[in-house]
Amino acid sequence: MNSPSDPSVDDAPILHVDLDAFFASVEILDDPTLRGKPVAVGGGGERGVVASASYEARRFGVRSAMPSVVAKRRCPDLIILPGRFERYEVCSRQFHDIVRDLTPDIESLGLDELFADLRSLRRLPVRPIEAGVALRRRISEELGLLSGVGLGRNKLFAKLASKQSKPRIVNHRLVDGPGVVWVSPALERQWLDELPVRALWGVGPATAAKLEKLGLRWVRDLARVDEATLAGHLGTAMAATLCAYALGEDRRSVEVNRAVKSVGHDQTFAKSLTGIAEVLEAAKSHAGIVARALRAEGRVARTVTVAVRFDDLTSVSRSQTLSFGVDDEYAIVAIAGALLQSIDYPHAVRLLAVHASSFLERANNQLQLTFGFDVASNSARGGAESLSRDRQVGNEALRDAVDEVRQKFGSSALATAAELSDHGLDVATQRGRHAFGPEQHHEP
DNA sequence: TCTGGGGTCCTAGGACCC
DNA sequence: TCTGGGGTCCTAGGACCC
Repeated sequence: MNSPSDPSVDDAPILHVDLDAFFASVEILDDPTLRGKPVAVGGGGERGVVASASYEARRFGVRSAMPSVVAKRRCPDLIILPGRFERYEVCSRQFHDIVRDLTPDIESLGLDELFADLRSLRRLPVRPIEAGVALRRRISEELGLLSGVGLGRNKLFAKLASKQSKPRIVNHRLVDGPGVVWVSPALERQWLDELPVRALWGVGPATAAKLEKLGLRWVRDLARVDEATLAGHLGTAMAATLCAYALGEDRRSVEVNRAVKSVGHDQTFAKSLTGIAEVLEAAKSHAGIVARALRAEGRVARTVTVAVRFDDLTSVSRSQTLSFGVDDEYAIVAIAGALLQSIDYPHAVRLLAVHASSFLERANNQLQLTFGFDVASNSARGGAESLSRDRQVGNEALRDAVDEVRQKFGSSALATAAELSDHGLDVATQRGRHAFGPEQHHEP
């Protein structure tokens, strides 16, 4: 009964599931005329990239993160679709629900993959491989989507296994994968020995290049290297992580309730922005998107960060941490505007980002909740005076914060400071009043 | 071939406090 | 008067993941 190919939960406690070509597969599911055709989801313009490619497209060498122009060149018949993320989120929730029927101990990694910790099922008649097979069947029957399952002693092996479970392209042909793969403890060393360092979590192009220079191309090379030496090149954290992985050790647990730590919005423009006025104008809609995301999460943020990428692909960022949290677009645009004005613009701007982080519980936030309060509506509810005073404190705090930004970044910020009034703080103080009603305030 | 948008984590330096 | 060292927070940048 307990043959090597039928591990117990203790031998294979961690499960990883990954949906195949998720976005592209959903598009094909919803439009069967796409079946059998090369399909990609992503940005179709000159600056777009592929987010997901069907296996039919992969046969032509199309991959995720590839610029769309390159993908089109490799596969002239490629159908590039813009993506319908609300739809993908619905599918993703259904996918999560199916896995949750097995165990609630899951950690999501994006919409289309997750880890599950099977250890709470120890006392039940659950066999991990059977569970994996059953998951794939349900995902296929109920969602119409294909997936791969990996099982192992830890996250490292579970993830490596699920990659191995997938279909592959060999000589431009699609070859089926096994669907469910388990890395047995007896085979762990052999698995690692055959992998390039790039296959490890956390090793991207930059780290792989550094390792290559050190003559470390394979995981088996890493297993023999001195951690302190490696730390000199990669930093202590990365060195410790990679040395552990190379020995098959991975202490990361499946984190069930991970809270979001930042929200933001990045946009690459089809045509780069020139001049601070265009940048500030764009920042308004960014701020609105970030503010809505914050309120959707029920959070307020103390730190506002802006980043721009220029046409020469260099980037700069500025951030400011406030003594209070914000979640409305007028406060965010005021801070973001001041930060953006502190930046020199030697080139046109191809990307603008606005992010919010350092979250605070709403209940612990003193000032922001009354910022931009509508005095007229409030007077009908009583308590007008104290609320009105709170609002002013909020405005003053914000004004101080903006002043602080201006003072911190010398003359280049001062030269255009007048413009800020038009685009930033005045917008915040004047228009804010009309935008938010009393329901914004006095939340528990 | 020339690089999106959503995030996470790490590092290094400086400020500040004890 | 000049000085150490640790801890924490903030900032800017970089790498990575999906």
